[in-house]
Amino acid sequence: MGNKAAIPDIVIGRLPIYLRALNRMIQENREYTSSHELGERLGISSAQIRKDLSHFGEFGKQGTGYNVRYLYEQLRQILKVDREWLMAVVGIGDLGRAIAHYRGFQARGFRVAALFDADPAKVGERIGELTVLPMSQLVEEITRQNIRIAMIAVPASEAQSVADKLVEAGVQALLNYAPITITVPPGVRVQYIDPAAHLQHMTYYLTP
Amino acid sequence: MGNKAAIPDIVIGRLPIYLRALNRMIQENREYTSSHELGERLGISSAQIRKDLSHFGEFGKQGTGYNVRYLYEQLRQILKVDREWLMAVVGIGDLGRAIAHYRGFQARGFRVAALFDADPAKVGERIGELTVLPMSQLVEEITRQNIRIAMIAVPASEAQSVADKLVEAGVQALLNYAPITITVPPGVRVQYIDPAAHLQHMTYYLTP
DNA sequence: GGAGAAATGTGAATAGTATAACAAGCCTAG
DNA sequence: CTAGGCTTGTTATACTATTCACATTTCTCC
Ligand SMILES: NC(=O)c1ccc[n+]([C@@H]2O[C@H](COP(=O)([O-])OP(=O)(O)OC[C@H]3O[C@@H](n4cnc5c(N)ncnc54)[C@H](O)[C@@H]3O)[C@@H](O)[C@H]2O)c1
Ligand SMILES: NC(=O)c1ccc[n+]([C@@H]2O[C@H](COP(=O)([O-])OP(=O)(O)OC[C@H]3O[C@@H](n4cnc5c(N)ncnc54)[C@H](O)[C@@H]3O)[C@@H](O)[C@H]2O)c1
Repeated sequence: MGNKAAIPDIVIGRLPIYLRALNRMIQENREYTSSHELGERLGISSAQIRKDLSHFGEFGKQGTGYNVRYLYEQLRQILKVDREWLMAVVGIGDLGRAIAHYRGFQARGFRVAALFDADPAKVGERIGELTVLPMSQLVEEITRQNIRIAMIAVPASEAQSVADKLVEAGVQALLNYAPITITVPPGVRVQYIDPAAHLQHMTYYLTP
Repeated sequence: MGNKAAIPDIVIGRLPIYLRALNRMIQENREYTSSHELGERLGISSAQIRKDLSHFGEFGKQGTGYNVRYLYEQLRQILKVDREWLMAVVGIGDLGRAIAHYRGFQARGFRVAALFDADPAKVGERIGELTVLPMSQLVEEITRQNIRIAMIAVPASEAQSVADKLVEAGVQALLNYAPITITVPPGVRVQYIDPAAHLQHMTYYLTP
């Protein structure tokens, strides 16, 4: 765990998938698993799983495999989701609302803690325990709660300026649902969700 | 374009991103662009963009760059999104509803053409021009409209069985929003959308 | 208690990707 | 018309990722 830079980013990207599978195995009351079984479930070679995990330590036992719960906890620690991260959602349209309602983040280390929208008609609306706040309160509220992650669910034309505001407020990780690549200063992470891009990736392989 | 297998899948995965950027440039009335400019916008090296495109032909002109509209149309053809693909959505909860309402698919080659849910309380509900249908009508309706793409927005526990039904009905491409890896027969493509996985990828890099 | 089966972790070998670098072509300006 | 500055497509090089293969350990079962 010492030298972060030494671990390939692509390996980090697979850990959440392992975590997802392990979580499922816990629900199924499975006590032990193997790289082979995990690989089978995930469509990944067992060698890759062993190699990925070996970057962080020795979690398994020869002849036995991995203790599901132990490996789960180790990966949670590695990914730093053995705690709860607060998140802001900006843009409370159809998608932002679905995200705000979504109960699935909690079990994976996250909680939506603030909602923002530029539309005065939406400001003040209550969703679950939260009230939609105006953009003018963004910096204050994000600072107050020490929120470090935000999800962007505004139209593409607004995404860059919203990202700029969030970064200014101190947010360090952005999950952008708008179909546009945004630019952020070094030190800020961005990930993208673009279903249409995934669909287009698949249509390439479909016969006309 | 002859030998499909020769083009790396990772290259195909970047084409939608290029398309997205080109679309934006069209909106900005830009007539020409260069691999350098595109790379700048997307955070990708210009060499990579040139190399990716060179798999499919020679779209640019030395000294000038790429005609934005021409390259856009070429990529649309390559990805087969110069037409409209019909899609089904299964699971009309918060997320399924947002997807069904979403107007952004149209411009990128897709249209939601059928909605399904297992809950009798949701069946019959109208969303836009569509009525939510019961699962019992899935095969019939997908066959009737010759739908070949589906989006899965049911709970994780249901995703595999829903995928099985869809494949049985003839669907060849699945976009799965449920946080679980699903197994499909060869010839069927699957892509995943898992925001929590993206978030966990980013928290790894955040300081505690 | 020992044989055999199963599974890990890892170094070596293979495969795949990305970057660098440049010849060749195109455009503009004077 | 030509010089100079750009930009492509591509070949060569460097880098990264995946798979292979095996020594080693553990467990089970007779
Ligand atoms: N709905 C989907 O299923 C879906 C799917 C894929 C991608 N997306 C993308 O997600 C984003 C949101 O989609 P949607 O369907 O919810 O759109 P929407 O139009 O319903 O909602 C957008 C919301 O953002 C708010 N907004 C606009 N400008 C803002 C600004 N500058 N600051 C703060 N808030 C602002 C609007 O008031 C509105 O509430 C879009 O970029 C869309 O392309 C949506
Ligand atoms: N809402 C979000 O923002 C969000 C974000 C990420 C992932 N997801 C995932 O997307 C999926 C849907 O999320 P949601 O928030 O819309 O959940 P939801 O519970 O609101 O909706 C699920 C819908 O699926 C239907 N359904 C259940 N079993 C079914 C079956 N066997 N066949 C057909 N329909 C069935 C239910 O009737 C319900 O309408 C979940 O897997 C969730 O984890 C949602």
